[in-house]
Amino acid sequence: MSEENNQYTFENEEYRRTYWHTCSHVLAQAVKRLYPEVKLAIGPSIENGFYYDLDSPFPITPEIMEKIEGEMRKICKEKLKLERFELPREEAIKFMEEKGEPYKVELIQDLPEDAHISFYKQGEFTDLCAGPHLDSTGRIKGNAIKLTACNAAYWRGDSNRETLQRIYGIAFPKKDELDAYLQRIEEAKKRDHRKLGKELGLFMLRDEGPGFPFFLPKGMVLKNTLLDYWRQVHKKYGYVEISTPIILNRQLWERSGHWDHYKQNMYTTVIDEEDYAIKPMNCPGGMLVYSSEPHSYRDLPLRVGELGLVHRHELSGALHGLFRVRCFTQDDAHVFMTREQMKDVIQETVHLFDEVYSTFGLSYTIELSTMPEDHIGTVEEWEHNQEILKNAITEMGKTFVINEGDGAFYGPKLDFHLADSLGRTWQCGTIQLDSQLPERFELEYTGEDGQKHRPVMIHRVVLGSIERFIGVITEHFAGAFPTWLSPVQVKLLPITDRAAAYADQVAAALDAAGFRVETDHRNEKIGKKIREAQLEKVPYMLVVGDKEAEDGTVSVRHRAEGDLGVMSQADFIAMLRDVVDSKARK
RNA sequence: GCUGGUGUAGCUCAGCUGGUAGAGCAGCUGAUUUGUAAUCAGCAGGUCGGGGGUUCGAAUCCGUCCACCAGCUCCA
Repeated sequence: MSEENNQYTFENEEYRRTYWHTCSHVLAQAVKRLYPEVKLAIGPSIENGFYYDLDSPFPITPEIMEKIEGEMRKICKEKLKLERFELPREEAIKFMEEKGEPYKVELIQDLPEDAHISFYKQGEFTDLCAGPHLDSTGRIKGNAIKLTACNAAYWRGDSNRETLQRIYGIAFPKKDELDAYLQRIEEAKKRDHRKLGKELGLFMLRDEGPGFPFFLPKGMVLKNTLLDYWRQVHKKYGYVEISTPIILNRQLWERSGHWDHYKQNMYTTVIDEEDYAIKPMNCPGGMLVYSSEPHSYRDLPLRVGELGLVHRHELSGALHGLFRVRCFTQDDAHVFMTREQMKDVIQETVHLFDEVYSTFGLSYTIELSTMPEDHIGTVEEWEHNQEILKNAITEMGKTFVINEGDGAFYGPKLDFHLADSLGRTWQCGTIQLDSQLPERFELEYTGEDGQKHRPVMIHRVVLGSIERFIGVITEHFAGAFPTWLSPVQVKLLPITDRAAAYADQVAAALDAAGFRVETDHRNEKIGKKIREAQLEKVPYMLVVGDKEAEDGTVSVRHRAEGDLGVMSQADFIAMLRDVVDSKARK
């Protein structure tokens, strides 16, 4: 959720949570009044609203949601007191069994021995709940409640268990806040990269290849510009670049552990009766490059980058525009180092991340993902590496949250999440600490002592996937990319045919100066040409007519700043060069 | 993969309870030569996601497959 989306007038964070929690109980009460056969599961307050999971024998349609919403308003008007009471375990179970609520019974059974099992009663409705709650349903403003969606969710988040229906809602202390909120959601949808990608001609997705994006000419300019920038930054940080094959044999993937731990996500093929796999990650190829020649401690840390095209078989339901695809380019790099260098290398990498993200004005949140059940390597090694990651960023004054058990199978990682237009966050950068692959590939370097030693390594991506990153910045800039990134930087708009030749001449001069230019030679009025250039979000429009042709000038219009007046070609080029070279966010 | 929803011209969408498709924009042609967010007119565009079924007759009803959307699960 971006900052401007977070200005609720709730007295404080705790009150907001309590308010939404009570809303979810009013929701449950409304459902039970209308449809007593529905079984209730759980109803928490979440980051941006509340929901209730329930097991309904029929689908919850929009019409049913409206009815429920109406019933909720009634309950608020009734000003029912919420009364808390506790029951001993056996009685609590019996109570819920009598009410015919199997999910509640299961919840109670799983509560720890010493738990206080509390209930809240409001009118005829009683629900298992730890609280806290508002004291009366009358505290909730009935006409500022909106049920926003109904989706499926697994009971207790387990895909092997029952699918429940989850009704989402949002509520505010005032009606106009609800309206403002819904308005903001509508605005945010206009920034959706899938919509903008189509409108701006950046990329497309086709039924012939679900999850495999096509980049169109304008999107390709954007992608290449981004990669140029990436190469420039990495050169500065001492990286070299390699490229490894997309298809490699099964043996290699068995050695790296991917065949055992990641096979269900890999595309495989048979060549000359031998099994091969299309790479889902770049690391094994990188290992082969490292081990192809001897290394000295003097070479470390060795920073090797690769813009690697990887393919992963993702579940069809997980695909999402450019955010979640089955084929993407990782801006990968492996840094090989000694154990003593680990902390410095991690900090250097975080600095690189900060430099890149701040260029785009993006802010991030960090997650530290720890050892998963399915892992290679010892617990001690994992814990040690987790500590190193933790210390490195804590020392830099960064905050993070722990994502228990979500590490890669070969090591713990720091994940950098960026937000989309609706506030959903997507992992982009990651720094993964790995001492397992160097072991499996028997990587070595010769130390100061003349002996062979085993290096450790990090796997890291900054942009993450170029595709996802393009999606994120498309939404971040609402399609109005900064000039240095814009597929078209300047558009020449001749007023009449008489100025056509002059427009071509200016365009040629700009092109020669290294800028991306288009000229609108259509027989249309200037108002229309401007309108369309604005909609294409071209940063600079140059209006040229008889006057400009005569004086050798251009009339400059910026997409956000409007008419900037007439200036000489040289002045315009100098200004443009300054904007582009400084990577200004305009 | 799971649950629900959606799928009509290049794009955005109309098409009520079944009677063989409609608008705006884009495109093409012509007129217009225009000064900071839409000049006018004409023409052309679709086996209504695919393949089945019900029916005298299906864009419309029913099952199935595919894709997309929301969320769950999973992940860069």
